[in-house]
Amino acid sequence: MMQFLECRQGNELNESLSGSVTVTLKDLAKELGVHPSTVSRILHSGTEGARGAASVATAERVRDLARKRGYSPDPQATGLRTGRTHLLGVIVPRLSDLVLAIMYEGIEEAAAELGYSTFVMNSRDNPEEQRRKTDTMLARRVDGLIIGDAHLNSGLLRDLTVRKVPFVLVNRSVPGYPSATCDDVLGGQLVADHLWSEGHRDVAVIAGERYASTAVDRTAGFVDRWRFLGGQIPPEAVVWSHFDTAGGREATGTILTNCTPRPTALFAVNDFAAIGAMGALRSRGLSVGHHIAVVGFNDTSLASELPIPLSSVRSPMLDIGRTAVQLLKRVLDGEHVESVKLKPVLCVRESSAWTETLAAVPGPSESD
Amino acid sequence: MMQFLECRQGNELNESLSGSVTVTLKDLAKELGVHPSTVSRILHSGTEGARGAASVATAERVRDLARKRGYSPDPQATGLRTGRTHLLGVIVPRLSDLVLAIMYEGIEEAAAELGYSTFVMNSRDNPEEQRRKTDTMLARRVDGLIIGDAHLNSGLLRDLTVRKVPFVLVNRSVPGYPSATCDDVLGGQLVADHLWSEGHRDVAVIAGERYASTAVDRTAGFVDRWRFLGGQIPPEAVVWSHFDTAGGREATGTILTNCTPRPTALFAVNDFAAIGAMGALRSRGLSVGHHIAVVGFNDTSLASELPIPLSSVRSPMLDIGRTAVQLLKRVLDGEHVESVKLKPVLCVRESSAWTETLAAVPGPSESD
DNA sequence: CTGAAAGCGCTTACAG
DNA sequence: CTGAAAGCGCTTACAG
Repeated sequence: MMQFLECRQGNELNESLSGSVTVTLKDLAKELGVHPSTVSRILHSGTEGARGAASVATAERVRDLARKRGYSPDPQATGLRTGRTHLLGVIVPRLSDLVLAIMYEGIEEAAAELGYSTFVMNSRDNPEEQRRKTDTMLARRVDGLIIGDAHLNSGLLRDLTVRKVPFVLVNRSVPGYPSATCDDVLGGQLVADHLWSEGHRDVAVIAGERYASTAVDRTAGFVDRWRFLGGQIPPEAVVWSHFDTAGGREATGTILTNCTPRPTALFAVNDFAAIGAMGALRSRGLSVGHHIAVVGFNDTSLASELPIPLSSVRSPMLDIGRTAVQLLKRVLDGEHVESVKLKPVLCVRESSAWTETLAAVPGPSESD
Repeated sequence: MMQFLECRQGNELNESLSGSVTVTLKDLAKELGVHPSTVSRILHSGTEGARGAASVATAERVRDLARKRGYSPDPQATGLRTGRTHLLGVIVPRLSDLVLAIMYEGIEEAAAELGYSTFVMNSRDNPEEQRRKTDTMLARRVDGLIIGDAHLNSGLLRDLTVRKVPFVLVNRSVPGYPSATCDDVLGGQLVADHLWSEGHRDVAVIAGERYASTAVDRTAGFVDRWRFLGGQIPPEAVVWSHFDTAGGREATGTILTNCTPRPTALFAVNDFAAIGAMGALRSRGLSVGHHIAVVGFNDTSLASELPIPLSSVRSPMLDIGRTAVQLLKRVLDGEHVESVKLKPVLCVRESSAWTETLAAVPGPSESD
């Protein structure tokens, strides 16, 4: 299918520009004096040769003209005929979340490479919107869905399975469904190892939303590892929260109120919550990286740019997105697929390192 | 068209769930013993009554069954027949830029309200990718384009006009084409007024990319206003730069090296550059908000959350996106449209206020 | 090797 | 008020 698109580029650009009229198979056929089905057959046989679809001579004439006229098949017509749209639906909590935005970039890239286009919609983590957006996507006849906002124990995934809608999860996992995610348990473990080895013994976790596997797994990875290392984490030291700065600020307040002795380190399951925590600590006169360590998760672009650079677990967001597309492709091909967990890396910075060399890691850029 | 979608929601959900088979017009017609064209006509007449399309009784039977079966028309077929896909293409520099992500949320919302779905692609501000993505969108037969990455003096817009592709710009403007943007000149003026009234007389501008109207207009608004107020800005005090933190850091270095006396205030045309500037200043021992003031632009979510909260010009990003859709809709309806500039507001915070009350403004949230 | 036909699901004049 | 036909642009068996 890609060979058609090329027609609109490069040297032929001027010619395709001049024609604002769209050229159809029939146009090509008429101009060459052959039947439209012949043109179609040739354009669908391998790029070189005719693969038994036509004589080499005819094939060449057809292909030349298609290129010259900037022919690109109408996806509506193709879709109607073949029953496949080459459209993928992507649902995320919100695209203004850097993490999802970058995963989506990976999705878009990988999808384009496979000849798919992608829709993306925001659900704001609202179950009703999740259903509505899903239905809008299906009404558009997408071939499959990539779901980035799955809630643990949501009925939606079961319903989709019943409806036989092909889908995979990205970013968040749910047991029983294929997903492409960061190895969040490992991420939590890395933080535990780091803080333990820095000598911390009293720590607390800003745990995020209970419905998100990212929050649950990162927290579990941290807590289990901490106990394995011999540490203790009382119940009041794990505070579920919203994912944003306000959530981090609030959770920090709760922790400082309820935990005695006061923790010397905080693990926030994402960077925004960590930044909120830093603000709350600062406004109480606690110096981050001195009185108290803070570690975030995702290593979003700003972590390394903060005045006190934030230690954070870097997850391979772009690759996670790309992997999701590959998984979905295999699902569409009828294969059975297993979930994929990509490895994270801990980036230690000033916010949690008294002695370490700082790892300066540049982040994505802004460009409005 | 919206009435069809409703069929998949609410009380009928269970029934539409049970059928993973897609129901067609013909199915409905057969079940009711009428002709498909009759069904089509009824479903296209106003929601209540039959508007002369059919008897009220038939109309009711048809609509009831459509709802019951969860009928939703195949957009491929409709598009093929009517020549309009109700698809909009959106091109942005990168979705991981918060500013564009939020504008896109506005676009998606407003488009959905009008019955359109949107594709979005990243061009990374690369002219070649801009053309390629545009062509991919057109190959998908979008009804129109919303361009968020326009470069001043790029040939692409002219080519699209020649090709009679309906489009509007968003985020960045280019003279001669309809756009929905922030009033960036006004934004620059607001910053000039603020810094002037704070008593600054030696200032510098981190001006952004020359190809982007946002950068050019914000800079011009600031510089012109500054001179109008009686201030001076030597050429070396305006440094063009990349939009990211690295760009801001670099530009700050240049400014500190070349400008004497050292400026007491820096205006960066976007928040990321401002944050880079803050880092560069800090690493030279200059305290932001004390030795030197910094003001950014866009008021992205982190501006208010930084340890030293960043003054920033807040632009109505969501509304800008929504406005772009409305403009494009009117273009598609054959109307002539004028560009729209939405008003920004300056949020003064610690980074530039010695005496002001701080305006705490919460930002968007993260939710992975 | 190529043509001709059927049909994907819809809409829209045109009859009656 | 309703039916029947044509056709949007493609693909895919089926002939020959």
